[in-house]
Amino acid sequence: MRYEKGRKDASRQRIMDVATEKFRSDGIAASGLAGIMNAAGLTNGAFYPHFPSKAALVRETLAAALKDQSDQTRDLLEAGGLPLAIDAYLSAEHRDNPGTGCASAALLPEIAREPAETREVYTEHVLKLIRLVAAQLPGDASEREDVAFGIFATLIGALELSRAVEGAELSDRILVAGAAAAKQMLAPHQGQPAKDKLS
Amino acid sequence: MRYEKGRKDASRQRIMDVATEKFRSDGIAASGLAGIMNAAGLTNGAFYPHFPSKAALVRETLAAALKDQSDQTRDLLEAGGLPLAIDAYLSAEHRDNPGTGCASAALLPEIAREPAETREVYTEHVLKLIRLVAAQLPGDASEREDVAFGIFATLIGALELSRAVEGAELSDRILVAGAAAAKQMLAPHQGQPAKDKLS
DNA sequence: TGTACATCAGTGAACGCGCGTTCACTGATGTAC
DNA sequence: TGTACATCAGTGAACGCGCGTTCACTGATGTAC
Repeated sequence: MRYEKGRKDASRQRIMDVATEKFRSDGIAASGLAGIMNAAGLTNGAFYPHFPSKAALVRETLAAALKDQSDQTRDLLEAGGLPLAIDAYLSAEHRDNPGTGCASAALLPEIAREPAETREVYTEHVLKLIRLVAAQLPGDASEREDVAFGIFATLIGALELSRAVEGAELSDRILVAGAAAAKQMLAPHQGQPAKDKLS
Repeated sequence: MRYEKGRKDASRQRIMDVATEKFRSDGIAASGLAGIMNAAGLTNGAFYPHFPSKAALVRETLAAALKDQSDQTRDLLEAGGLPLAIDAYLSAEHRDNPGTGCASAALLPEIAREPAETREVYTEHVLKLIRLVAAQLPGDASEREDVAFGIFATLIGALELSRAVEGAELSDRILVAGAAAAKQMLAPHQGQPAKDKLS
């Protein structure tokens, strides 16, 4: 072979790394293959020995980003449970770095427009994340997953809103309001945990 | 003038109507001006007597879609309060028709990548919607708006998730779970309204 | 009332550019003898 | 151990196409006289 062993794997990994970040910061449709390959230190044509199409790259990067998010979430849950995970998700740091953050918050409407094959990959991986969150909740399996969906929806919506609005103050406020709303779902049968505890 | 009076206004309105729908169903970046103009029954070049740029069209359509949403929401709130508005938002009908639905759920990540001018327009209009929701809630003004942000975030996230996942059953379930989560925020100091009412 | 003319919404081709994908080619390597 | 050769990751130009935008032009209308 022309290049040393392991070089192809390394190139492929560089393409993946660049793409997972670029898709999340700029969007899928707005990220061109030429730009991705250039950032990976390669030329246009070198893409196709690695991936059969852009759609395939999208599928693989989506899976990789969600797997990463599951791993990080597992660590956060072990360290401080759902309250910590919620605060980390709705942090200014996460808001200001979409490229390394939640693929769902960065790409959901675009994912919804992708072909079924891509959405299947997304569904499979997002369910793992939901189950990770659900495991922290009380109630039976189905009930817990429903609450986990509610929490995740709130986090995604709040992060997206905080990124879209103009004005740092308002953006910060949305993060705080979103975290409060999400935490309120943690013990739904007992009312609000903080402040006037009993009605 | 070459064409009868009022024709320009009618053409402009047709461009706006087509664009507000197309942006929401296909995304902003993925919607070309040629396609929009063609659907409006005009040719490429006729765009520029109406709008100075695509960015200007995006701004105007965003404002129009959000104004529309405010009007519809006002009607729903008058008819059945927040519970009705929540059910309408997280309905299968809304999920399956993004082109005529919530611009936030269809476009938020894309809006976040738009220039400040566009995000200002978005912010201004989304605040009106938030205040409409906040007016239905208990507490002081700032507290109510925070809860309204929490509710809206939950609705947006749940609708986006329901559109992105593969599988009708799962998608329906997300809508129901999102509605339950949102409704739980309506009377936050009193615990969950339905089922085991007292802890 | 009749005619000449200015107006300007809309036409349609073209601008330069980037898109995803294809393809003939290169050349350092690992392998076979 | 030394040499010939097959391999194939990567190159870089080209494919057809659609993008946002520009522009010379058209021609039915409203207006001015």
